[in-house]
Amino acid sequence: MSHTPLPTLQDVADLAAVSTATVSRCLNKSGHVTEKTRLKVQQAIQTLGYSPNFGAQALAAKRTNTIGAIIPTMENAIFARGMQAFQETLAENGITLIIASCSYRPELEEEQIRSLVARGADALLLIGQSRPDATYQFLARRNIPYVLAWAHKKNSEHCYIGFDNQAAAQTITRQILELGHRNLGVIVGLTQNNDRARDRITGIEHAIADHGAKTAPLHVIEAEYTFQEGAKALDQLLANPTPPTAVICGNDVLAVGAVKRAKQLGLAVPEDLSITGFADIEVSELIDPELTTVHVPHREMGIAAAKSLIAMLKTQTPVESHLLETRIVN
Amino acid sequence: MSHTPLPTLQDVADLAAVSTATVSRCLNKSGHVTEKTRLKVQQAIQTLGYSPNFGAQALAAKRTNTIGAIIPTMENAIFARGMQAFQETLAENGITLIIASCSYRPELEEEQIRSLVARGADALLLIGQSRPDATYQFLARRNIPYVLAWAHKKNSEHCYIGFDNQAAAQTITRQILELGHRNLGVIVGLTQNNDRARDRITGIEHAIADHGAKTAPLHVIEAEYTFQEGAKALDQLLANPTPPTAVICGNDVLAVGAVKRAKQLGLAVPEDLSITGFADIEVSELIDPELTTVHVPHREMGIAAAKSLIAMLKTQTPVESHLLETRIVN
DNA sequence: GCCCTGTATGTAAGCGCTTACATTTTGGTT
DNA sequence: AACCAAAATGTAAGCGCTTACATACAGGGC
Repeated sequence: MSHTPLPTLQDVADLAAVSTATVSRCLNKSGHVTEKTRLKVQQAIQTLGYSPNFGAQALAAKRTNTIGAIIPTMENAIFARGMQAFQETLAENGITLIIASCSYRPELEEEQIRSLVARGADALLLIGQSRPDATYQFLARRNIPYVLAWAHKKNSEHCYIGFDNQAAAQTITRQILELGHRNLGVIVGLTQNNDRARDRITGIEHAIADHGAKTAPLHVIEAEYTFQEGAKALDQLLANPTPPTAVICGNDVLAVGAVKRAKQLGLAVPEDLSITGFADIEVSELIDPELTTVHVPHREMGIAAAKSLIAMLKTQTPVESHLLETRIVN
Repeated sequence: MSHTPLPTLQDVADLAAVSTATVSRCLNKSGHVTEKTRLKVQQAIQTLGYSPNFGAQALAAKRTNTIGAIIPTMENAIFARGMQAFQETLAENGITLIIASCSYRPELEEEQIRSLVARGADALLLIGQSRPDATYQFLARRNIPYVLAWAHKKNSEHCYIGFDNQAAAQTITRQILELGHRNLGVIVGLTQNNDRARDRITGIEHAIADHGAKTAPLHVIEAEYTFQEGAKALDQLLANPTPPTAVICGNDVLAVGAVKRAKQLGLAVPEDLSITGFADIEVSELIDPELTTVHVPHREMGIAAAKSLIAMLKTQTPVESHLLETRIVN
C-alpha cells in the first residue's frame, strides 16, 4: 500500500516542460498542438503513469462522459443483450455506462434517476414511458437528455428507441386467429408499472376486434416474470370451464414456463394447445418445439439508443425517435 | 431546456443563513450540527431543489462512493443474480455500482479496470483470480481495494469472496462415480481465460483419482457458454467409440443444451445418460427432469462481496476471504 | 526587413465541494 | 458573575482540471 501521491497534470506539464493547458489539450484532442509537443507530452504521461483525476475533470468540464441506464431488472435476460450492445457502443465512444435496476418499482426508479444524475450522468436511458410528470420535469430542469427504450409512441415529445409493442402483439394474435383459434388466453407481466405489458394487451384486443370473428371472452392473467409464475398462470387458464386453445404470453419467460407446464399435464404443444412468446430471448430455443415468439432486435436497439444519446449530447438538441421492426419467428 | 444554473452549496448556505461548512456537515452526516440548524438547512435544500455536484464532491473528498465490477459477461444469467444482490447491498450503503463486462477477454478486462479506476471507482469487484501481476500492482499502487468473487483460494494474499470450484466439482463427480459410472465426459467453458473452469476440471480429476476405481480415459470438451455449444459438445462426446454414460458440465447453460440434445437423440436422461450442471441458475429448472446441479449461493455471495468492500473502504485494511458453501441439488 | 495574420503555447481564474483550523456559542461549575 | 471545556459554527485553503484570454512565434506578402 504505497502512498506516493498520484501524478497530476501539473507533474506531466513540468516533466514535458510545457503548460498545463497544453497537456490538457493533448488529452482532449482539441487540436492546436504540434506533433512535436504532443509526443513530448505523451512521453511524460507514459513515464509518470499519469491518468486524469475523474472528479477534477468532471468539475472543470461540467461533464462526466457517463451515461446512466435504469432497467426494471437485471435478473432475467430480457434486457441483458440490449444493454450489452448499448454498453459496447458507448465504450467505443469513450463513454462509461452505469446501470441501475429498479425491480419494476416506480418510486425506486425515481430515486435511481436522481441518484444517477447526482453522480454526474450526462444522459439517461429509461425503459418505457409511464412515469410521473415530475420526473420528466426534473430531467428537463437539469437539462439531461434521455431516450425511452423498449417502446415506441408516435408524435411524442419524448425520444423513443424501440418497437411497437401493441402492433407486434396484434400481429401475432392475428396469426393465431387465422389458424382458427377462437378461445384465447393471455399471460402477461404485471401491468401496473409496465406500459409495455399494457400495450401488448391492447394489441391483442385490437387484433380480436379487427378480425371480427366471434370469440370467447378473453382471459388475461398477470404474473411475475418467472417460469414458475408462467406455469401457475397456465394452470389458472386451464381451470376455466372453457379453457383456451391458444395462449398468448407477454414474454418468453412466462411462455416457456407455460409450455413446460403444458407438457407436464400431457398436452402436446402446439397440437393440443398453442402457446406464443414475446421477446425472443435465448431460453425460447430451449424448449421443444421451439417457441413461436416475437423477435425483438435487442442489439440493434441498444446500439441505436447509444447513438441517439451521443448525438443529443453532442448537438444539445433532441433527436428523432427510432422505430425498430419486430418479426415473428417459428 | 431551461438554463437556470443549478443551485450550489453556497446558495443553500446563504438561504439557510449558515456557512457552507455547516451545510456540508449536514449532507455528510458527520455530526456536530444542532437539530435546529439541520432543519433549517434541510428546508433550504428542499426549496432550492439542491443536489450536490458529483465532480466537486469527488475532487474535494477524494472519493466517489462508487464501486466498480467487471464481469465476464452480462448476456447470460450466470452473474446476474449475484450482481443484483451486490448492487442492492451497495445501494443501501449509499454506494453506486458501475458494471462493465469484458467478454472473457483478459486484455479488455485490464482496460476496463483502468477505465473504472480512472472514473473514480473507490474499489473493485473482479471475477476469479488469474490476471497479470501488472494489474494487481496497478491496483496496489493506486491503493484500490478489491475482492475476487466466484472463486476461493486458501492462504492467498487476495481477498476471495466465493466458493471452492474444485471441491464442488469433486463432490458432484464423486457422486456420479458412486452411482457406478466409469466412463465420464466433461463439457466446460473455455478454460483459457477462466480459472473457475480449470478448477472444476481439476476437481473432477481429483475425484476420479481418489475414488480409485478403474475408469475410462476422461474426455473433456471446451465450449462457449451457449445452449448450442453445449449441444454440439455432447455430439462430440457421443461420437466417441466408447461414449460416456455420464456427462459432467461446467455450468448449467452447457448442461441444459446437452440435455436438450440428448433428448432429441432419443436418449432418456438420466436413465440412458446422466448429465449434471453447475451453478444452479434459473434455466436448470426448465428442463425435465430438473437438472442435477451445484447450487451456488449467488445472492449471498453478492452481499458478502459488498460488505467486504465497504469494510475495506472504511477501515483501509484488508479483509478476510469468505468461503461460501455450495451444495448439490436434485 | 516590416507588418500582418494565423497558429501554438502560456497564464490564471474558476468549477463546487470538503475539511483543518480558528472562532464563537453554550451551558455547567465555582 | 466569572470561568472554562465542549460543542457548534465559520473561514478559507485547496482538490486537479478546463478554458477564455493573453502572449509568443512563425511565415507570407509587400
